[in-house]
Parts: sequence; structure tokens; C-alpha cells
Amino acid sequence: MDRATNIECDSGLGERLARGGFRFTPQREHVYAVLLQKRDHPTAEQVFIRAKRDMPEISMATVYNCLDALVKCGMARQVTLERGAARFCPNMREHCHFYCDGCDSVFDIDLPAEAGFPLPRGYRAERYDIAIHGRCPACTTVQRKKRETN
Amino acid sequence: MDRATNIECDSGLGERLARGGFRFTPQREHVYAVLLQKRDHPTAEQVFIRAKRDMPEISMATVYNCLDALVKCGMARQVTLERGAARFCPNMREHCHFYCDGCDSVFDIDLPAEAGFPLPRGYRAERYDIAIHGRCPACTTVQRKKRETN
DNA sequence: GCCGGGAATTAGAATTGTTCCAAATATTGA
DNA sequence: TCAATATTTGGAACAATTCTAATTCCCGGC
Repeated sequence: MDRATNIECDSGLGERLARGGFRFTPQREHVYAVLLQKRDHPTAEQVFIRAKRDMPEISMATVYNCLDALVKCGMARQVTLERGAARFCPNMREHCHFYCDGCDSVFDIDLPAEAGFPLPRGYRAERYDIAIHGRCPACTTVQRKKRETN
Repeated sequence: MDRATNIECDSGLGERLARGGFRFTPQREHVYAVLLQKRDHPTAEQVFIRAKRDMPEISMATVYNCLDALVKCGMARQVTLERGAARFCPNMREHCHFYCDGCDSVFDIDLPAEAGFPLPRGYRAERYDIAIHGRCPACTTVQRKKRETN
């Protein structure tokens, strides 16, 4: 949001890509510029549309590739993280979810009483949706395969 | 088929369905039972597979319908809420996202310094992913159409 | 400067998860 | 019982994403 951050990130793109094992390409530079230019959390398709304005030959597959590279080298975030199928639970208490990156399972975590959160003036919160990613007790010590039992 | 027995044994399901304007059906009862039976946050497909064991005729469409009814009448939650396309942002500071249900846009919200969160013993958090749903300042007063500019 | 190998790009096909549809069936209220 | 309405079903449609195979590009060694 502030220009200092912009300049800092911009100048580091090539280096960050390289450090992540990626090459610095015109497409990646351009996709990153598109992200910086209008910070409204665009979808991949919106990035594609915007990128095509100045780079008409770019393809959707490349946009996905570039976004992936940017995320992997720490220059962007994927906001909507849980990309797989929706999951359901019958626990109607106030709680949040812990996603174990080791065994890919989900645990209910009780929320501390203080539900509040300081929001800027004018924003009205109706629902909090908190996900924590990490390792569950079983996976903290041992590396496990993704469980699948049905 | 004895409806009285069903209603007696459904621990509030029939009533909650009715209050939500839904009918109490064997499929909905069964899908709910499947959710209760193994609380591992199954996907719709896993629910489908499990439901078919005792109700081989049930279809995927019905499972989606039942899950939807259960969520709408408050008997279950859909864990993974952001179902649309993934969104991207180049803001690498610690922040969370505010989703406006009025205009369907996403805002960055700075996170208060205290990032901590009391987790049960053994869980190791690596990343917090906090989404807040509600109305942004512009939509708090006026109802707006979903914005689309690209 | 030229060549070979690995990475990146491209268009399009394939896959996944979900929603929509129309017809058949079931349930409810009169 | 009958009509109105909701639900179920299988399959088609759909949207987002990933994969594939054929170039094309880029870098280092010669």
C-alpha cells in the first residue's frame, strides 16, 4: 500500500525469483506489475485480462504459472487458501479450524472468549472465519502421508 | 416410515429443518447421521461415499442438497467458505482480509500486534489465515451491486 | 557466436468440485 | 383422495484449475 513497500518489492523481484529457483521473465515481471498496479485482490482471470492489455500474447496457463512463482518466492499471497473441496462439520459451537499440513486433516479448536477484533471505522463484522495452518501433535514429530480412509 | 418415531429420535433435526422451511426426509436424516458419525470434516464426496453404504440409491446431487439444507438450518457448517476463484495480493505484511458481502470486494485489515492464539498442547501453528465477513463502510449504509471493473 | 539442456510459454485438453436441469417421486395440506 | 409443492435423481453444464505436449527462450560451455 505505501510506496516504500512497492519500491522495495519491485527492486527485489528478480532476486527473489532467483532465490526460489525461478527465472526472471517478462511475463513474471508483468504479472507482478499488474498485481501492484491495482491492489483489489484480483482473481487469476482478472489478472489475465489486465495483463493482456499490455501483453496480448500471454496465456492463462502462464498467468497461473507466474502467480504460482510469485507466491512461492514470497512476492504475493494467495488470499483464498483452501482450494480443495469444501468440508463440513456438525460442530456448531464457536470454534476455528486447524489444518495440519502433514496429514491434511482438520481439527476443531475452541475459540477464546474474546471474539472481538479492532476494525477500521465503518466496517461491520458479521462473521469471523479463522484458519490456522501448521502441524498437529502426531505430525509434529513424525512425517506422515496424507490420510485417506473415508 | 413412522414419522413420529423419526421426530422423536432426530434430536431436533426435524424441527430445525422445518423452521428453515425444509422438509424432513430420510436422505437429510441420513446425511446428518453421517456427519455426526465421524467428525473429521469430510468433503461432500466423502459424505456421499459414506452415505451410500447404508443408502445405496442416494445421489451426489442429493448429498449437496442435504448439506446445503443442514447448513442453512444451522445443523452444520461449511468449513471452507471462500468457494470462488482464488484471489491474490502483493501485500506481504501481516494482515487479514475483510470480505464485504455487499459489494463482494476484499480489503486488507492490519492485524493487531498480538498474533498469538492459545492452541492445545502439541499443535504447532505456522500461519494464521483470518477472514472477516461483513459490510464495508460504503455498503453499511447503501446496498450496492457486486462491483466489476477489471 | 553457436549448441545443448533445462526452464518457460502457449493453446488446448483434462480434471475437479459444484451447480443446474428436467423428469420422476414423495410429502403435505385441503 | 387430490392437487400443489418439495425433493430426489442422473446427467449435463459450468467454473476454476491443472496437466500435456509442442514450441520457444535463456544460460553456460565450447
